[in-house]
Amino acid sequence: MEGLSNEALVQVAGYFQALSEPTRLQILNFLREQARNVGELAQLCGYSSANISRHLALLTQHGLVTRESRGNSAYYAIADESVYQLCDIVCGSIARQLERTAPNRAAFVVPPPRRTKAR
Amino acid sequence: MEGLSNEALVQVAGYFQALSEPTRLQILNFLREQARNVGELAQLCGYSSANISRHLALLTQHGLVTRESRGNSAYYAIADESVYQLCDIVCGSIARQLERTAPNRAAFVVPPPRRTKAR
DNA sequence: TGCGCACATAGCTAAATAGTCAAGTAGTCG
DNA sequence: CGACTACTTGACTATTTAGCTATGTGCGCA
Repeated sequence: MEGLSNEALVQVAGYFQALSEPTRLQILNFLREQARNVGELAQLCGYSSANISRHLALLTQHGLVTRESRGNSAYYAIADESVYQLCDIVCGSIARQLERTAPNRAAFVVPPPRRTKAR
Repeated sequence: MEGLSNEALVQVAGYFQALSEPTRLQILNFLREQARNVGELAQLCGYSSANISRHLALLTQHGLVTRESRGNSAYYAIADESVYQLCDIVCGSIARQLERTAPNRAAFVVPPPRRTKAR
């Protein structure tokens, strides 16, 4: 990103801004497994459909998710898997940073395979 | 980032938010080459020192840059090189997206090594 | 054709924030 | 000590935005 024009910087900033909201990250997290319609996501996130619809519009606009009308409802899916790569890098940075200060690092580390504790 | 707690999501969102502003991206771009003090960055960005100081405070708070007092002035430097990795990924996503729609892709592609055209 | 459901959008409020200028603070140097 | 410089912070304005409720709009189905 060395020599980006001003306009390009604005575009990149916009992309990051799409990721700068916990609710939207939550949405992306849910879409990781499968495509979902607005109602499902609203229920999963605990917000109104109107609100989630707005968030989805923004994510679509920035090319993070895709929209497909199916029957009466709209199904959204991840458009670009590299989003998760971004999140992983950020989690790594935060973890590394907490490592230096607080001992709260655990929350950001990918949980270990968690071999089902037999019983 | 599969199973992140709500608090962790907020933290990640905050990190992205630090990157969601063209001016801050510009600052990070300038810091790529070398550490800079506030005045320099203000001049390079074309904003008041006060404004840049605020941006730097935010970037510091999120662990993106470090601050070092040297004599009378404050030098800021990149704390985490992986920021550039993030930007590269985003540029790639945007370029891929434009590839499908407009032919403006060029602005986001890393310019080729540019072997100095002899003269 | 008309009802009902799902989604999108309009309009609003409260909160966040990027920018400004001015005042405060902390160094250097005489 | 006093003046100068660099940075930070306070106070303000204008803009953006996340959330809500209420109102479109578009599709399926009787």
